[in-house]
Amino acid sequence: MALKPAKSPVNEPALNRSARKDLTRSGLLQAALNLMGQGRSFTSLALREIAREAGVVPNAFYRHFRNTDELGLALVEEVGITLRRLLREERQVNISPKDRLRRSVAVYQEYVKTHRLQFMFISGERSGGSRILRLAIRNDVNHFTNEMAQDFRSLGLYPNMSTSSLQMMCSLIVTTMFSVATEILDLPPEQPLLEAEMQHNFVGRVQIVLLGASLWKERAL
Amino acid sequence: MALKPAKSPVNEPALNRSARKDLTRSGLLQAALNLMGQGRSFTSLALREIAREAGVVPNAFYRHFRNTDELGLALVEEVGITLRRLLREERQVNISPKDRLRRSVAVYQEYVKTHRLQFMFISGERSGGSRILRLAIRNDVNHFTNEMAQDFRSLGLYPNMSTSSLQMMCSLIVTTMFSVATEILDLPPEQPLLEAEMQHNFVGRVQIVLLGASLWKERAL
DNA sequence: ATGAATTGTGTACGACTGTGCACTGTAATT
DNA sequence: AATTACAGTGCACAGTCGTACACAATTCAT
Repeated sequence: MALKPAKSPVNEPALNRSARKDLTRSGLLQAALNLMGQGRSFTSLALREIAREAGVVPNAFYRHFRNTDELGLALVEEVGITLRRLLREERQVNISPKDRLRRSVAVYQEYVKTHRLQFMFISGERSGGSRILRLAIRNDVNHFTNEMAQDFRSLGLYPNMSTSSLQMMCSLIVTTMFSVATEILDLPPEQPLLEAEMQHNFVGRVQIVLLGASLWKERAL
Repeated sequence: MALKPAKSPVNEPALNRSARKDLTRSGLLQAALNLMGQGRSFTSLALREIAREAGVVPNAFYRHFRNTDELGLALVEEVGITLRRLLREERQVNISPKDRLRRSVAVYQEYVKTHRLQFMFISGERSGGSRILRLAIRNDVNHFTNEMAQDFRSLGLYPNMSTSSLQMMCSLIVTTMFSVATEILDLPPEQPLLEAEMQHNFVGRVQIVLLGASLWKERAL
């Protein structure tokens, strides 16, 4: 029997051990996302499936995560980073307030399509699946909401708005964002007409929220 | 060996055959809901589990549904009826516009707690689980939104509002409703303080939407 | 009264699952 | 150079799953 020159998947020549480990670890994460891309929901994924998709024996899974829930938590963390990046991209665009919203919406729509699998994951598990995962996601979403409020403040967009209005406004916007995300994800691909309509509708909804919040005072109506 | 007087689960004396069938059918539906009440998500329920919980042999399941997805669709139908009833209850309350919202929110909150399991089901599967189920639920939710818009019209609440504003307003409200539902469901039971705070917050968010929509015009801002 | 239809049962099978244990080969440490 | 740490393997096992098939009991239609 011939000597195998290297044992590892492909000949990654010089690599740290911990680097290798991180590599298969992210292989597992990506495998889970891929399976979701094929129409499966994260909750229904089996440990063995994920390992198989990652090209690794089932037991190797345990070297990285105790169970699928823990892998899910790692995914949540990844998504958190993605979301933070989205905010940062929005933030640094210096643009007239008039076009700002329309532009933000367009950027968001593109962002969802680029990070399709990640958005599938949070959308799907945000209120389904395991309790631990659900709470972790809600936590991330709350952070996102707060950062958005903070951004509104530091950009001086609605200087007269009370903090509670601002908070409510942002949570309305975020809820709408995720609602739109699931709509985008279920859209048959390459339907520019529907997509444009959805975008227009999205803009309208956010405008309503912005307008309402800027006029709303505690005990109004 | 003694003669068994009756074969059936409990001595339900005189019953139609189809009535009996409907009885175990709804037994299966209820079993699925019960399992969800124990923290499981519908997607992860197995046919055998449901049958077991319903006190019936696995194969009996097939006399009622081809698979778990089909049972899910039946549940969606049930929920649709529940939602329609909610609207009807709201509708016939004749009350000053001032207190109307606060009252509606309170009724809703109570409704979610009463139909806890059903709301768990739709919340969880609305954007997770199987595609068929997801689309069926979205369909129901759209109906609900449209009926709500229709109600606003026939109650003459926002007579000057354009149809598109009305539609967007209602979809914002519905989105908020479901968002709140999941918050209620994950709330530790018997926390009047948190509950009251949530209710207040809910009222505020809807006020913002109502206010914004009543002022919003196409191409505003 | 008799035969058909239908609801639920019992048994069985192959496929898949999570996980324990002993193992191997390589990278890191000594 | 010798030893240790450890990511990944292979095998095994008990448990669960969906479902096929023949069958039992009872209600319905004739």
